Amino acid sequence: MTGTTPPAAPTSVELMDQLAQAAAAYYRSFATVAAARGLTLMQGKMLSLLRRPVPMRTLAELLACDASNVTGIVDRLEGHGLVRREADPADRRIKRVTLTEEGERTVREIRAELLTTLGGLDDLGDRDRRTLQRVLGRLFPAGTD
Amino acid sequence: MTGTTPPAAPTSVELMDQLAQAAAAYYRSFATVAAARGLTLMQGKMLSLLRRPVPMRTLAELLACDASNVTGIVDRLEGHGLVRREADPADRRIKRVTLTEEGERTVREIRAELLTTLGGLDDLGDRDRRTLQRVLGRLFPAGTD
DNA sequence: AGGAATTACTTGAGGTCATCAACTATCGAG
DNA sequence: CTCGATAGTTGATGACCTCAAGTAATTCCT
Repeated sequence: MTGTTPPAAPTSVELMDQLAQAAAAYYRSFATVAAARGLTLMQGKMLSLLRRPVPMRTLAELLACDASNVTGIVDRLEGHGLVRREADPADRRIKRVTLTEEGERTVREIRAELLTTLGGLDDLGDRDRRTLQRVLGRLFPAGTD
Repeated sequence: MTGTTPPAAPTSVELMDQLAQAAAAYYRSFATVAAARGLTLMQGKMLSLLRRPVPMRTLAELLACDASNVTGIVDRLEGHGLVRREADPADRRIKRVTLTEEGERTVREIRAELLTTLGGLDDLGDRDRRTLQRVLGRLFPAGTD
């Protein structure tokens, strides 16, 4: 007993459970924020991918789902007037999904409200920020499956 | 220029995006692990809540969904032979959902495989473990909505 | 150049998830 | 003992998700 280790460092299993809890809470917040605008989680997720026009195929890859699934989600977003399909002049097979002005506004609102919900973020110090970024980046490298 | 701050600390917005990426990657891994056993994400999630018999109502609260939704998911898990409904002798309205032996085995396998997928966890040092636990606990307090 | 393989997207079928409204059965309080 | 609340189910409806099949446009290949 050294007397200097008040809380033991959490085990990998405990961290895994905490990650599960965090992921669930994150998506619950996201779904709530999206629902406040009449959108589902997936619709909100797709919207937030559209910082620039994106081909349907690319969306399917980003969301790790079937292309036919994207068709339906874009249909519904288009029905809400948040998104537009525009032809790619260079390759007429491709349809690029683009935000309408209302879509851009909605994305900004969703992101702003989500940031508010994750209020704790602003309270983090530089050291914690760096650690969080580094650890998450290592645990979930881009393109994890 | 002090010359001693190579990477600037990430902003709250950057951290939010990283959390989004991490949450998505976590669930993709979970879904893949569950699918390897013929289960969906929600079925796997519910299974992993059953460390002990749990009333349907409680499951609905834990998953933050309607009670009628739980009925269907438990139906399917029961169909797979992973779960059993047993009556609560003290209150005959209540049905407690219990893992079968095969269900317990499946939960163990899922958790073990998920831990393998999150291989980076084992490489974390004590300091990072503590930081991760503290920060996630602060960002996503139990019962966040 | 011209036919074959590839790629982008859509459609339709079938299953899971999710919520709501209505219903049954049981419990608990007055 | 009746009334109100609670636990669970059912049925309707819509979103998500995958697969198989189909159309249109592009690219490859000889």
